[in-house]
Amino acid sequence: MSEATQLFTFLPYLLSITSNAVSGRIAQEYREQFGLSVPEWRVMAVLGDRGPQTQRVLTSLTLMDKVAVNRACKVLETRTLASRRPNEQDGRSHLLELTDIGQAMHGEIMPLAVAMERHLFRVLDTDEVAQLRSLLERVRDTAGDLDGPSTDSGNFGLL
Amino acid sequence: MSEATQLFTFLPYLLSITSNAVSGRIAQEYREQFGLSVPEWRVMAVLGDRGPQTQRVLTSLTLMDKVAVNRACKVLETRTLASRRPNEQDGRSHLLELTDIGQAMHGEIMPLAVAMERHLFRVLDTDEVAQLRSLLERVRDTAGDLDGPSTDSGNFGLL
DNA sequence: CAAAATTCGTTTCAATCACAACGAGTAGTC
DNA sequence: GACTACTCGTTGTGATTGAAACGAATTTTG
Repeated sequence: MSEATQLFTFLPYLLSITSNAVSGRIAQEYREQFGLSVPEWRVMAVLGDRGPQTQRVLTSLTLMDKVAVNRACKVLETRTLASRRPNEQDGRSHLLELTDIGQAMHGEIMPLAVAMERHLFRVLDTDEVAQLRSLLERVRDTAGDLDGPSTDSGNFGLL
Repeated sequence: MSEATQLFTFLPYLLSITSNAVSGRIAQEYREQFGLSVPEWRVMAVLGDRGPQTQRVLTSLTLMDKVAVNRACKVLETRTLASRRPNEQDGRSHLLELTDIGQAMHGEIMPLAVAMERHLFRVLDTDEVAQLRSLLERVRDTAGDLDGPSTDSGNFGLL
């Protein structure tokens, strides 16, 4: 019994539980306030922050799957939060940019995001937040980008 | 641009990325080594640690959905890693326990789990691991158990 | 003890997501 | 300029997930 392997004491487990709790709260808030999913919000955040981008760039900036990015973009487009403009340097891709409505929503979302972050981590003081950030970054780099963009599926064993 | 809202600097985002990277690595390892999914592994860990349990107890101990627990149990049963014994104190539920084969696998898995943990967090020294654990626990408690067991779905607005 | 409410486990269904396959466009090679 | 190889975006498909609905068993209430 109780071989010091209590599951709860597992750091990966604790990490997963904590992340799910935080992500769940945030997702719930975005959904209720703006009807946005997390992928959609992430795309909006990048577009508002960096200006018009291709889907390719968006996938590498959000570290999401390219399919997820594509669907998020379609939703944003149908909701007229973003629009597509042809990319003159490459006929395959389009440039996505926020519309005026999208800009306005972005202006409301970002303060909310900052407030959420402050609220969820309110038990930590400034130094502790910095510590946590540093620790997580190091672990992330060690664990490797396993959930990074899918680097265009397969196409490896061709030669 | 760059209103200090770089997405990457978002702690919830960093937390999510890091957790996914770690979980992904671990899930991959369990799948390759034992053909177990994460839910299945968690159930095994608890059963090996605490002895026979009902599904109800398993859901609260693993903080997973009761459906996920049920499915994991079914898989473990068909693979003859666990078996069901009638619960004499409550005719609705069964007691799940590891078979000899399940016990043996549990004996192999736990050392691997410990090794994985040590490997994934090898960039941190002992003090830093303790720090990280403490920080995560506090954040988890603050964010609330949003991913806790589904406390039996709805049945609220009945009166 | 009969009726109502609750709980455990299971099944069903709908939404979500990753992976593979595809067409259109581009770049490289000869 | 044709042939090949590659990239971007999209669509389709299969697997995973969670919420609701359900039957069976138990507890509670009158």
